[in-house]
Amino acid sequence: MKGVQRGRPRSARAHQAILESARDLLRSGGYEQLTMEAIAAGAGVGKQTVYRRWSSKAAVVAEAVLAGYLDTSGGVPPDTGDVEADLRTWLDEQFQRIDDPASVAMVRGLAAAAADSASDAERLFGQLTGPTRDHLIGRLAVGVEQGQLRADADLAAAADAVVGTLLYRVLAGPPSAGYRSAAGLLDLLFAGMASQTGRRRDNLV
Amino acid sequence: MKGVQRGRPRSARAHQAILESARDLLRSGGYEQLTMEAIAAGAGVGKQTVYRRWSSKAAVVAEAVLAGYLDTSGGVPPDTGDVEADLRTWLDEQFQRIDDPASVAMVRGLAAAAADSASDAERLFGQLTGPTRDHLIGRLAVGVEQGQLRADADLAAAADAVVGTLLYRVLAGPPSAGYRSAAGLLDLLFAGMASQTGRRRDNLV
Amino acid sequence: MKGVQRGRPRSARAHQAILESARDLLRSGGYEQLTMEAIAAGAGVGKQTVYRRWSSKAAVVAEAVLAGYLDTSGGVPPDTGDVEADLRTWLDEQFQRIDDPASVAMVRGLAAAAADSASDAERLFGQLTGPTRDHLIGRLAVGVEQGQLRADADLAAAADAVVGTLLYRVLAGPPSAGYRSAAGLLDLLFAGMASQTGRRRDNLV
Amino acid sequence: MKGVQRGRPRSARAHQAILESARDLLRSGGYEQLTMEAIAAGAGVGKQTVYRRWSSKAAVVAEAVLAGYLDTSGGVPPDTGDVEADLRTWLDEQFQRIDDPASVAMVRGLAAAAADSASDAERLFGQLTGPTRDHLIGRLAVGVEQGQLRADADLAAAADAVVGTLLYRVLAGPPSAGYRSAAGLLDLLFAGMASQTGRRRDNLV
DNA sequence: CAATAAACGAGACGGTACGTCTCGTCTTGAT
DNA sequence: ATCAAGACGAGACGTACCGTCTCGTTTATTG
Repeated sequence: MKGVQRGRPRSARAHQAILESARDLLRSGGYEQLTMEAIAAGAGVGKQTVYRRWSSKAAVVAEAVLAGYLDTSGGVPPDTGDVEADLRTWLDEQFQRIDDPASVAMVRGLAAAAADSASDAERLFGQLTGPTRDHLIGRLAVGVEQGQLRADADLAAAADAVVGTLLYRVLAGPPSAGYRSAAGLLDLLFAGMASQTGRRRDNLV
Repeated sequence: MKGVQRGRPRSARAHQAILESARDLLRSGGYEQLTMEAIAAGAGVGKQTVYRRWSSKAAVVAEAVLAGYLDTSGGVPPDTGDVEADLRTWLDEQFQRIDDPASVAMVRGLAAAAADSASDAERLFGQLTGPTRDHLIGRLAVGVEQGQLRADADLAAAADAVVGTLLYRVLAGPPSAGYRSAAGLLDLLFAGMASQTGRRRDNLV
Repeated sequence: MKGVQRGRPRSARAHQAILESARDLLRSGGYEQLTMEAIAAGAGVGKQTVYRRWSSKAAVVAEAVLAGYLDTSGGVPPDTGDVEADLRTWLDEQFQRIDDPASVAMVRGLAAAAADSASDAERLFGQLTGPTRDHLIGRLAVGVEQGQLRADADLAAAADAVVGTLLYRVLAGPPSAGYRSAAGLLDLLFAGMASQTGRRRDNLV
Repeated sequence: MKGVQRGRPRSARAHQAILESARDLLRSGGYEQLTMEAIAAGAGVGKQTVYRRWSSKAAVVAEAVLAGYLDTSGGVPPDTGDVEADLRTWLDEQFQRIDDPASVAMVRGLAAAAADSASDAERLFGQLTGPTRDHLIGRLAVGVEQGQLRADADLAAAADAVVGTLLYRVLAGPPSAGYRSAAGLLDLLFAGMASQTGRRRDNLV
């Protein structure tokens, strides 16, 4: 058990300023242009104050994500009651963000941070994609309960396929023209998850 | 048109030594521990000799991959005639590699290299995942011709889902215990791609 | 006029512990290895408690000397009645201390402290060499009264020559072998100070 | 035996620029304000280029002195044939420099550098005071040959007394008003060194 | 064969960022 | 008001790499 707190407490102001500085720099210049010196300077803070809290650049970025300072997840799918329609709407939006340089830079930066440190990687991806993945699984589970989707479908695999495809397309850069992964992917997955009596979709584009 | 070559030709020995050095260092220490100085030193070569050929660390790594010095792609699916069985066999192998630290370090490094440079990213992923993705699409196309798979299935989306899921699981680190994405993912995709008269798989775990 | 003292009085224990810590660190590592943080830590005291008393490292060292915690002065010449014999005995001892690494480190440290701060320099040297210098002048004055030494000799200059030579030899490091400055210097000075009827020393080595 | 020179030779321009930068900064701000960063920046040079040549601040300063970039020694006594008159002239000049803040800062800095490093101390003082000391001894030896000075006088002790007194007075700061060490010191020393038949000086101030 | 020219291994160059250390100041809660 | 503790903004430390620039040397082609 630890004794009473001694010495000056750590500054919540500095804590927040560091994360905000990291967020801003990551947005504007990408992970590679990000330096601990710039983070500290941008936060109006000594370098030691950064290192006292996080041991590496990747850890700062991870924390910034964790603290919700970066909204890279793109939020969660809407909930209108129709699982499939909601996911199509949401995934279309996500794929459109692939063309947004700021979003791409952010995801690239996070991947670099993950590659920096194996221990931070789990935490980073856990925080970055975990909530989205969990929410996807939850929505699909509702679809199962409602009888829209097969009870024995591997919902985690479906969520991974969605998140993984997004990640892949962002990292791999612009694919061939006319790419329509959002629709194509969901066609496949919903066909695969459809309940036995489920409707078969023939109206593919 | 340029004139004939003058002066001493570039050393093929140095070229190869650099790529081998990059490969070895990437395997042993990850992308972040990889430095141009170490690559040159490891190859017994001056730094200028490296820069004369490639302009960045990411480019060297890309070339090392391109030259086949790194077998990160895990090869291509076998071809026994049964598309689905072949893919299941192959994807199971791929997922088992997720537990291999060397493979994980390699993929992380490549993702970092991609994150390093937007311009190299396309080239890197093109070389790294492109052939696998193309081969997957090719095999699926055979399945379509043979009538096993629906003619209107988005094969590129299926290939992306496979590659993307692999990438995601490698980068995100070990998932919860008992994960069985390989089977679950293919169950979904093949169900989604199955021709209308195709067999329906009910014997899911 | 200020009011009565309010609040907790300053700790005499802390005061002494700081000076002792400074002394010990100066002895063991020299002035450059000496830091305010180490002094405070060694004294089991907060840094503020040090700064509350002294404004600089040089000031702490000066005070440590002043308080007699450091016996760098080597004491004062004995007094047997024979001024010249007393000084020869004392100066021989001082020159032997030149070979003592601890004493050398100490004097070097004090010189460094003096060089640190022009304002502290006077105080430091005043405390360090002043008493010795004053005592030397006093003894020489007795020699004058007794008729051993010339009345018009510049006793301050003689004292400076003695102290300065000591300082120089300590700072400059080991001179050539067979050095005998103590005897040679005093031979010169006493010859120069001898009263007109005084004995002339011819038995020089 | 060393092999042929390999790699790019060290830049003489950088070498000189560093020493000049060190000299200028030492003159303007004193040893304590001197930083390796400022030396490098002032020389338009990377820090590594400084460290490649000298391992410490004290070593750079020592080299700057050694290279003659700093004329702290005040030159050597003139030579008019009259040893005593020459030394009186020269030493008077030296004592007047005690009031010159730039000279004082320089000597203080050198003392600090010497205190920094025991190994550099000898070299520093050797280069700084050695030539002056040697020259003094040489001039005094001429006096001996000419019969002005006693043959058995310890000339090294006399030189040390002169140099040491100068050093002491510079480091210890301004003494009491009306100080006349130059004359007083030389009166004593020349009286002590005078040949047996030599003239006795009675015209002291 | 001699001259020319480019690449070679080596390593110094001006920079930038690293992660650590110390400075002197500023909170804390507890005497 | 002082204490021990320790965080704070600041900035120098000495190191590691960056990408470039000389060196002397080697290896081709060309005249």
